[in-house]
Amino acid sequence: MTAVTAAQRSVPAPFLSKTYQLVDDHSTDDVVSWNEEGTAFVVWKTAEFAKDLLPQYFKHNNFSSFIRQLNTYVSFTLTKTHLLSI
Amino acid sequence: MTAVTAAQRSVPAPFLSKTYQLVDDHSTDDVVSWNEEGTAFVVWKTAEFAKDLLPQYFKHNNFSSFIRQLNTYVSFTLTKTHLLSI
DNA sequence: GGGAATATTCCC
DNA sequence: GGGAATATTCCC
Repeated sequence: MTAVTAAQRSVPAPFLSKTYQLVDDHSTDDVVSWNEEGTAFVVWKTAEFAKDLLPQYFKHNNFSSFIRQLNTYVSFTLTKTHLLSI
Repeated sequence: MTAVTAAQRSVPAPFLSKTYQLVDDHSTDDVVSWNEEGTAFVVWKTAEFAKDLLPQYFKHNNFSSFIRQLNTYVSFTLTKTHLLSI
């Protein structure tokens, strides 16, 4: 038996599944939600997102730490468009 | 200017200074304290230590994670003697 | 106990 | 943005 890493399994990394759950929760759509097309997600209220939602899923409340992980996993570009509606 | 890492500075790693503070706090001596000789520290109540004290200094409440770090930094052997008095 | 994966922080 | 240090988890 050889060890199997998360990357080798077809299971998404914890960061990705947590982020999905976080975004997909409709009760917090005023803070973060999918865009109209469902192709991306939008953080509408960064302060609330960081302070209230991040600690529910992660061991921190820093927006920048979340972005660091996002960059690691999905080379996601958080453009101004995504944040303009805050 | 070249970057200077914590190891290169003479500043102790965050883990070590936090652990020192945690142990040295006399208000929690019933849970964790230095031994008589001051040569080691003793965790008297592992459950309280993990549940109440660890989260005040670290982003978790797992005794095993604390021990993992301890092993990394000080090759500390948590012998039975240290835990027998629980 | 400790190697390795993953997460968080720090800093360029 | 991302490399690297440090922290936390997972698993042998």
